[in-house]
Amino acid sequence: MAEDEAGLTVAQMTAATGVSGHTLRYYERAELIRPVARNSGNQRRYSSADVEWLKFLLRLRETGMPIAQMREYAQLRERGSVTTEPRLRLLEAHQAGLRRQIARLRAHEKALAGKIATYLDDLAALQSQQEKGSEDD
Amino acid sequence: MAEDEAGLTVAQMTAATGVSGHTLRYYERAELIRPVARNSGNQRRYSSADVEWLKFLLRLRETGMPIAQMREYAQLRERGSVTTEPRLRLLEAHQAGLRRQIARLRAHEKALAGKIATYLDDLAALQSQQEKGSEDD
DNA sequence: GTAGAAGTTAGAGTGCGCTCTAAGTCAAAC
DNA sequence: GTTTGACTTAGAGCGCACTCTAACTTCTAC
Repeated sequence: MAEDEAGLTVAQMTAATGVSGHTLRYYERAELIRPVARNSGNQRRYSSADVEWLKFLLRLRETGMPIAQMREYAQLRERGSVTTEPRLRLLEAHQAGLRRQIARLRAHEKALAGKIATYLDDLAALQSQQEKGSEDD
Repeated sequence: MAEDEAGLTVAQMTAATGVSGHTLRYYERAELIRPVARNSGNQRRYSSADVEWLKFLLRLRETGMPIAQMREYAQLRERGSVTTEPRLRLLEAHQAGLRRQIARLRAHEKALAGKIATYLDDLAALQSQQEKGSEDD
C-alpha cells in the first residue's frame, strides 16, 4: 500500500500555493482548514477543493484579515448554507475595510510622490552647484 | 524652574500624532527619532520639526516599511545633504513597492466583489425557496 | 507644601503569524 | 533490506512592533 487515496501531497500543495508544509499544518491546527484526508500511511492528501479554499484564505490573508477572523469564516462555512448570510456580512465588512485601506495607501503614495519630487529638485540644485564649483578643474 | 525650553510634552505629542508615550520613547531608542530636547527637569520637549518628522515616519509605517529601513533612512538624514541621493533611491524603491501593493489589493478587492456577488445570488435563491415552502403558513 | 498627574529609566512581557526542532514513521529507489 | 528523503506529532522558539512594569522624579494645582 502506498500512493492510494489520490490528491496532492504536502510538497505538491507547497508547489501549488507557496505555503510551506509547516504553515499548512499550522493552518489545520488553527482550524482554518478542516482535517485533511489521509492516505493509508497517515499522510495528508489535499483535494482540489482544498487548494481552492486555501487560495481564498490567502486572498483574505494578503488583504490583512487576522487568523481569528478567517477561522470564524471557516467555521461558518462548515455549517453549510444556513450561514450564508453571516458569511456575506463578514465579507462585505472586510471589503469595506479593504477599500478604506486602498484609499489610504493611494493618499500615502501621492504624498510620497510629492516628497520624491522635492528631492529631485534638491538634487538638481546640488548638482548645478557642484558644476559651478568645479568649472575649471 | 519649570515650563522652560518650549515645545510639546509627550502627552501633547500623543494628542498631535496618536502615538503613545511608550511608543515615542521606543522610537527614540530605535533611532528613528534623534534624541529629543529636554527641559531643565530632563523631560522631553518636542519641536514642530519633530512633529513633522514623526508624521512622515507614520506615513512610511502605514505603507508597510519596517523599522529597520526607517532607521536607515533616519541615519542618512542625520548626515545631511550629502545623502540626498541614497535617500531618494530609498524612497523611490519604497514607492515602487507601494504601487505594487496597491495593485495587488485592487485585484483582491475585485475578486472579493465577485465572491460577494455570488453570495448575493445564493441568498436570493435560498430566500425564494423559503417563500415557496411557507406559502400557506 | 502636598497630592496627584505626568514624566523618567531599564528591562520584561505580549500577540501575532509563523518557523523550527526532535524523535520518530513511511515510501521509493537501488 | 537499506539508504534517502518526505512525511508525522507535540511543542518550543522567533522576529516584529510594540506595550507594560516597577521604582523613581518632576510638574501642576490647590
